Amino acid sequence: MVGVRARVRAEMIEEIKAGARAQLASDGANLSLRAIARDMGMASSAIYRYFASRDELLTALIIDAYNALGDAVEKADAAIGRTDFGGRWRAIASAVRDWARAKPSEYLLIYGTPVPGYQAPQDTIGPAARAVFTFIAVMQDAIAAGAVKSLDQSPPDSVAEDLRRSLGAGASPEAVDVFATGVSIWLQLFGHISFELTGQLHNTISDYDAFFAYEIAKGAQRLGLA
Amino acid sequence: MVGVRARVRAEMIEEIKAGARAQLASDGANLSLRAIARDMGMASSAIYRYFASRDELLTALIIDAYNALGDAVEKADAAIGRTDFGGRWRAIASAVRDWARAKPSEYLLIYGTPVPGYQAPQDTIGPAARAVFTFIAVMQDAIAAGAVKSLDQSPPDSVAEDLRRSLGAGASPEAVDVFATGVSIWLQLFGHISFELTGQLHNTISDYDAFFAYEIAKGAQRLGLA
DNA sequence: TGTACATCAGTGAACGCGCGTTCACTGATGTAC
DNA sequence: TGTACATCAGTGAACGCGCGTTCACTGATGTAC
Repeated sequence: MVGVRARVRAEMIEEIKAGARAQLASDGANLSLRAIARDMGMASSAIYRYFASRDELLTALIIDAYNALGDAVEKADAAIGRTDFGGRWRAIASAVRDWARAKPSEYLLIYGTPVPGYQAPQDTIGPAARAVFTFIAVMQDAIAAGAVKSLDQSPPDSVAEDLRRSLGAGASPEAVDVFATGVSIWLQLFGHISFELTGQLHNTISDYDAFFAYEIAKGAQRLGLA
Repeated sequence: MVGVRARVRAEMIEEIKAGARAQLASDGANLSLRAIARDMGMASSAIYRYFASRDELLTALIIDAYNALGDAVEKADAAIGRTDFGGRWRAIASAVRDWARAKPSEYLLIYGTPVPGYQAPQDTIGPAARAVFTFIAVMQDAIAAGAVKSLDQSPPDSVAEDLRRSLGAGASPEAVDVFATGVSIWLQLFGHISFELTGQLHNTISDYDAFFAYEIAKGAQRLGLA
């Protein structure tokens, strides 16, 4: 049985993180513990009952962000029929973009400029991998079903070797080709979202949604999906 | 005739910007005027003889960064035979990556998370466009020479319209197709570089150079270039 | 059930530091006659 | 060429603010007997 104290404690931690996220959204990654405490109407020293340092709070926010993105991506994928591989790719890519647009400051926290002086600890790498793992799983399923065939050229040996390590040693050359294209469209997805969020597409694109859908469709095309 | 005073003044401005760039590299975009003055062995108030505010210095750094990238890209392009369109694309893409790897903090200043509270003034947009304009020129030359033909699907109407605006009203549907693919590989290029700089390719790719060359070759392939 | 004690949350003052910007000032360098 | 004046670079103190973190403390909540 979880005591009242433990429950209140968990709520306080959530409240502090919510305040920190609000600050992230308005002032970027220059997180101020004192400002968070001020917004909560408590002494700045009280934060230290919940987080040992500013960096520890930052780590918690980063892990939360990766998990929020991971949740969104996994949920989007799960809603699509397992053999609709094109649909799964579209759902995943759109989930990444939708989440990034809904929480741009959190997206930039994990995919933007690294916070100066901050070194991400080991605990972030599991959550960080969730989104891309979901995408890799789609490709592996599609490969197993024989539903994909990359239209791109094959990678050179050194790259093929790297990619085979991620896929598992038994991966066929065709699987590696598909994966190479997958990495490529994954990079393009994040390049797209970063440019969109930071306003680099201004004066070039006006219909962002149509442009994004088109980019995603080209990704599916390159993977040889319907 | 430019007086001694004017020359010394220009040198001081350069020295301040050099100090600021050094700080950018070690501490990110949290630029401190006092720290720059300290490093130069002068009073912090002296900086105000050269820059009216911190933001003005930041703007100068941003413009310099765009221009440095623009210089590098234009120079790389100019070194290739005018009709070697694949070579020009490779030269431009490599120039962007090489510059970004040589000056990661300056790359992130212009393509990373926007500096909190900073609004870029109009003077940045000209320099900001130089790199992409060089790339667009290559595509236009290649289209005029009939040397490219996009392998990707055509864009939907709303996107085609946006793209035609960038190309000029007289652009043919084929030209728009090529341009659509060009935008796509341009986004992928920057996604690639950002992931490489922020360490997101760790544990997946080991031979970064080979991987990059392969990605670029696929871009050329999609444009229908040799 | 009641009491003694341990645990915990939160306070408020303090330490030691940083910052951008302003201002009155001193000297040196340039300009006009 | 020499002199009077204006311009400019740089100083150092000050203003008013911010920050992360520590520490001794007060009360309240939980636990053990």
